[in-house]
Amino acid sequence: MGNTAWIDRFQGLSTLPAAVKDQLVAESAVMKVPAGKAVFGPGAVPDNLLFLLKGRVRVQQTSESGRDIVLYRVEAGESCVLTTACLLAHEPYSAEGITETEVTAVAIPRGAFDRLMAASKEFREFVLTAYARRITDLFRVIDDVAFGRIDVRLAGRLLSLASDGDDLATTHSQLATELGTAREVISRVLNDFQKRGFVAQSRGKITLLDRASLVRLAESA
Amino acid sequence: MGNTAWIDRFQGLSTLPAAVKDQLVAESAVMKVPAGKAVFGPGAVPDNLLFLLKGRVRVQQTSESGRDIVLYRVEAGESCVLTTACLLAHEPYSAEGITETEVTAVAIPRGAFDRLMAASKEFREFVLTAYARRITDLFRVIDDVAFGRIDVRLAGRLLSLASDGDDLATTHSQLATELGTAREVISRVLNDFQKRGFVAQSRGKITLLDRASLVRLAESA
DNA sequence: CCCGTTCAGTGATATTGTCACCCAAGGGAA
DNA sequence: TTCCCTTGGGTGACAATATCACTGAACGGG
Repeated sequence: MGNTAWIDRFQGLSTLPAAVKDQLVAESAVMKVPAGKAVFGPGAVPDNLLFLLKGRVRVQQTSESGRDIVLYRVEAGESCVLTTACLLAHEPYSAEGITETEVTAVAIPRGAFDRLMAASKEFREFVLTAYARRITDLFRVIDDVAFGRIDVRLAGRLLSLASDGDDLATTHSQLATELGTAREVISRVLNDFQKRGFVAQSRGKITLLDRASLVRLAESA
Repeated sequence: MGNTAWIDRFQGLSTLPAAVKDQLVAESAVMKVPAGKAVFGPGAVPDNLLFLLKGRVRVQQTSESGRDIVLYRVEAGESCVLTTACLLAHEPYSAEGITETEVTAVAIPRGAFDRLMAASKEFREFVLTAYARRITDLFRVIDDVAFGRIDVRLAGRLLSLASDGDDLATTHSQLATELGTAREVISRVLNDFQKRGFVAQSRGKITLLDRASLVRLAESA
């Protein structure tokens, strides 16, 4: 069973009544998943709601043509609520979730989820708030893809992917998936960034040299 | 107060226990909105959950640059659940809902919504299912915008907008908003469609001449 | 060291978006 | 009616992205 204090690490859950917390802890199970595994997706429907204690999950969609785009990320302290809805609704869920790091998560089963929804106003608010955040994420993706310039978008991604340190180990293909574009496009824009002195590149690695310029570019939305 | 039977017109609500139905009816108010009005949006946050009895609401987003894209439509028998979440979460909600026809809706206030969520498993399922549908809608939009060809997308829109009859009264600009593209692009594609005999055009009006070809094009995703 | 795989570069071409205009159709006011 | 004035739509030139068809370089395992 393990940790009984994990609940308080979720913003919005700490105010749950003690009885509800106990119930939640009793019915949930802590699990570990290695990096690079699909935690859900077409053909791998979980029937648990996952709370991420540690690690990060990337949620992306694959189009019919085989190309991918990253929709959002679930970080530690967040919950992967969208799966819940699609799960309950038995909708064909075209997105998949992939662990980017080793992930520690608490799984609460469907029944417990429903009971919590019934019992606790705070839990309902937690869930709906989590939804709202995801949905605004999706709105942002739509806006970016429909109206954004790729150089601006790429600058933004580089900055957020390299939040710790100036190096990031990633390939042009992976960055193309981030933005839902083609590898060649990324290559060209990165070469442009390099010429302008914003970044340095080597195989599978990008180093940010001039964050300020990238920030300026990223904010010229 | 009016109709007490509206609940049964919502798939998923008809199985609600009688007591819950009564409560719902008692706390809700039927309202009418003329066509072309914004029912929610930045600066116009409702604190009701709306159930559409009649009419249609178009939900669209306006980018910083002023361009629009249609996200989805809420039809009679559906509920505009996404607003709820954003409403509860006090998230800045960048989308707006506009009535496309005269709309008759039932508004249930926030407090009643929350009580229903607590009281009824069926209601919870209704809400979460509605969410799931919207979210898959949004996923589809992202996929289309990121990877779809505009001629294909336009063919699809023409077909779905002209579901009753072969004429549709719309402008090139409106169609551009539908797909999140520019008016000139729509003009060119429509002229191409016209040359190929798929449609006929006059000012503010498009007539579908060859649905079969449009369907074929729309399905060559 | 060879070989297969992954990563990245590039030119040519197609598609889509942007800009700067144009003109025509319709509607209201005098 | 005539004059505007607004709205809808056409178009050419050009910019930004996407696609295709390659190329070779870098790395890893046998």
